[in-house]
Amino acid sequence: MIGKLVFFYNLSQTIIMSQRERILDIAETSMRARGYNAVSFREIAGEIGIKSASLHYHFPKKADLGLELVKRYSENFRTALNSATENAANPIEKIEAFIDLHRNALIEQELLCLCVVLGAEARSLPEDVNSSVANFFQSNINWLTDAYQDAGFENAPSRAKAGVATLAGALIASDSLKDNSVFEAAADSVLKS
Amino acid sequence: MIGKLVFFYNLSQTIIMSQRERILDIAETSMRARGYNAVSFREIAGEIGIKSASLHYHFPKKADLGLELVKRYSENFRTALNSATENAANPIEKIEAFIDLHRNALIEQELLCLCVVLGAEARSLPEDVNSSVANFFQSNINWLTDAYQDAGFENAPSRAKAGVATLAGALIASDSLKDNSVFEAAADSVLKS
DNA sequence: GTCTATAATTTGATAGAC
DNA sequence: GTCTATCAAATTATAGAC
Repeated sequence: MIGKLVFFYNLSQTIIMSQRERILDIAETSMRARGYNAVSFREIAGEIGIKSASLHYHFPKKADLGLELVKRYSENFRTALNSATENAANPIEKIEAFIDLHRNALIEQELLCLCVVLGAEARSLPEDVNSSVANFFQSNINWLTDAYQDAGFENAPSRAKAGVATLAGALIASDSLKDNSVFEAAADSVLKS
Repeated sequence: MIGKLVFFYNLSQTIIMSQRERILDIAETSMRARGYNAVSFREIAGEIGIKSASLHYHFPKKADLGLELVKRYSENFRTALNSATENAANPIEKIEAFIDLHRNALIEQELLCLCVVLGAEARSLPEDVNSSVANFFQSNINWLTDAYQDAGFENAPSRAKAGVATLAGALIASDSLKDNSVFEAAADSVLKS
C-alpha cells in the first residue's frame, strides 16, 4: 500500500495521505489520550499494520516523532485558528473561535490538547520537545493578547495568560470529571469582560 | 535503618517516618515531576536505598501505589487547606489560601499538582486511580463553590469550576514557559469579582 | 519502505532465603 | 522488611535482506 485514501466531505477530491502523516495522526491521537510515555512504537506501528522497525525509518528516535508531533500540532492549530477567524465579525468572535478549538478537542474528538498533556509530563521529555510545547503556549498567549486588545478589554496580556491557562486546565478537569459543564464554565470565564 | 528522622521547624519534636511514608514521598515527588508512566519501582527504591522487590512488599502492584498516592495527596491537600483557612478573616482570604497551595507547589516545591499530572495521563491509568483524581477535582470545586458563595460572588458554582480549571492549567503553562507571571495572572483572575 | 532478526535495557512482578 | 535471583514481557533501537 502506498497511500491511504482520504475523502474530505467538503472537497470533491481525493488526497493521498503519506505514511508519515498517517503515523503522525495515530501517534497524536494516542498521546493526546494517554501521554508520551504510555505510547510505544510497536503500538503505533500495529495500528497502521506495519512493524515498529519500519516506523524507525520515518522517525529514527522517539524524540524525533515527539518533536514533529508538537510542531505539526502547533501548525495545524494555527491554521485552524486563522481559518476560523478570517470571517469573524468582531474580536469577540475570534476569542469564541479560539475557545471552540478547545471545545472541539474535548467534546468532538474526546481528546486533550497535545501540548497540555506533554506539558504535564514535561520533565520526562526530550528538551527540544519541551521547548516546542512552551512555544505553543506562548504563541497562544500572544494571539489571545491581541484579541483581547482588539476587543477593548483591560489588562489584555494578563487576561490572555489566564485565558490560556484556564482552557488548558478545563480540558483536564472536564475530562477527568466527565462533566462538560466544567469546560463551559471555564469558557464563559474566558469571555467575560 | 528503621526510620528516617524528620525535624519540623515548628515542632520541637522528632518524628519517625515510616518506610511506607518515605516511599510515598519519593513516588509523589517523582510523579508530580514526570508523570505516572515515567516513574519505575526500581527508581523509587533506588532513591531510598532498597531494592524494587522490597517496594513490592509495601505496594504489591503499581496501581496500589498510584491509588494510595492520590488518596494521601488529597487528604494532605485538604488538611493544609483547613489549616490555612481556620484563622481566615473573611472568605476572600480563604480563596487566597486555596490559590497559595497551588502557588507553593509551583514556586516553592517546583512541582505540579499530582492530580493535574495524572489527569493528563488519565486514559493510561488504572480506573480507580482515575476515580480518585476526579474526586480531588470535585472536592475542590465544591470547596471553592462554598467559598465564592460566602464571599457573595455571583454564579458561585460556575466560578468554582472555572477557578479549579484555571489553577490546574496555570501550573502546566507557567511551568512549561518557566514564567511565573502566567500563574500570577491566573491567580488574579480567580480572585476577580 | 517494509521486513526479519536481534540486541540491550527496562519494567512490573514473584519465589524463597534471611 | 529486605535481600538475591529470576522471569516474562515490553521497549527503544539497529543491521541487513528484499
